[in-house]
Amino acid sequence: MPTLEKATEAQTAYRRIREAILEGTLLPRQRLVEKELSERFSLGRAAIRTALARLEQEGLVESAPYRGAWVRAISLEEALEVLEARMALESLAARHAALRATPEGVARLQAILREMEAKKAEGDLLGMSELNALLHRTIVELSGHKTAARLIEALRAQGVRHQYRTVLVPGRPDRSLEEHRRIVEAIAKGDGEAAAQAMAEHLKGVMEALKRAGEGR
Amino acid sequence: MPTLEKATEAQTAYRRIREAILEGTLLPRQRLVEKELSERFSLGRAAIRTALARLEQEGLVESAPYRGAWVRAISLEEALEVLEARMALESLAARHAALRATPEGVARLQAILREMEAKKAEGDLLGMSELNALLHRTIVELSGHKTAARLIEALRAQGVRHQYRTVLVPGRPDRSLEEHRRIVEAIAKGDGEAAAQAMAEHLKGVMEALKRAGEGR
DNA sequence: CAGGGCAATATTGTTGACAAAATAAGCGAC
DNA sequence: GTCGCTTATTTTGTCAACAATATTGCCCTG
Repeated sequence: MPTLEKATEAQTAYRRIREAILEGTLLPRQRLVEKELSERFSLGRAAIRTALARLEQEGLVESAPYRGAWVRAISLEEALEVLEARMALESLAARHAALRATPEGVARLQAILREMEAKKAEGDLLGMSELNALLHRTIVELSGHKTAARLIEALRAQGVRHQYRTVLVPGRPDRSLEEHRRIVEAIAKGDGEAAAQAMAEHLKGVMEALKRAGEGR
Repeated sequence: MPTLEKATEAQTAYRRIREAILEGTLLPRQRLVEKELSERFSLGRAAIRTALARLEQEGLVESAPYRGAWVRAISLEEALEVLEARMALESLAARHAALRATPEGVARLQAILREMEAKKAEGDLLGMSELNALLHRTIVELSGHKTAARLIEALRAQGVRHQYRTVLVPGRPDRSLEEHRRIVEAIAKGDGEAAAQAMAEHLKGVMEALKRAGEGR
């Protein structure tokens, strides 16, 4: 999977289909017909095939024998499960980040935080939620915990279609920003326990917001 | 993947290769040549190929373009990471199990516990560690948390080659049994927090034992 | 016109052959 | 004997054809 040299077709297929699912070009429940994808991306059917197997293992796709594959649709309940699992793993990552982070790493986190504040001032909600994701990814990266990182990345991908909604919950951006501040602060202090706790609180907040947003429609 | 009707070749390939890795027929670092596996299992190369892609996504196999696949070897450090991630996720599962478990479920756990005590009395260490795994799996099942269940299953598979060693650490079986008792007790009482805590303590204990066993050789 | 079976179509699963790349073997120079 | 190069061999990646299964549309019966 480490692939900077010369991407094999299956690898690019994996990346492109994954992107398409994450950005919403391919919608939940949508059928993923091998021939169609093959033509759309100008890749062989075999490549598409193994990419789909990977994506299924990752939880982004479902399939049944002789009936093809489709984008996995995640119910509200499942989205909450995913967030709960993320809570467990990202708390772990935050703890490690607090214990390992270098001054440069902390500076990166603080810079992202400042940008988030700026976006919020502009009322750019989409920009905020992108920076949100970036902050989380950076914390995981600083943690150096590769095992957690892999799992978290898969979970985040599964949740994207639900999560963007939480930003629309009244008062959520403010609270979210405050929660992120506490996380970064704890990491800056090197206080692992506080960082883990703050991360858990934050994701609990996201879960609450999602419940409210989910009921709302 | 739900497949009781008529397994496709890729599915059986996935299962059989996975089993072979878990039971040690295929050893860490061992090359997984497609043609060989194809002949050994009497399955098409395409099936082997997609199975390997799945197993790589799961973390049991590694591969590089045009250089094939091999059984992923997990270092001591990585094994500890895996246990840490399991700690996070299985604590979550234990909490849910405590809140959801029916009397029947609790009875199942207690029965497993009694069998473990029996095996210990016989000095059957291998039997103990199998029951150990069964107890953990049962707790996860009772939790009803499918998301956590999938991740935990993958993590457990990654760790098997290391974990069997911990049973050999002096005094470990006794302590382990006591830790398991506390977990089951908390679940029986319906005390989610205590169950999560007990599970975390238990896996911390496993990590300690593994560190000691790892240094020992 | 509703429902049930039957043929036509679409799609996936499987097989084999070929191309591309990496690995191993052989050879020569020093 | 060893290093470096060139040439086989092995192995993976890709492609196209065929088989197996599911799905759809159609006709027929009542």
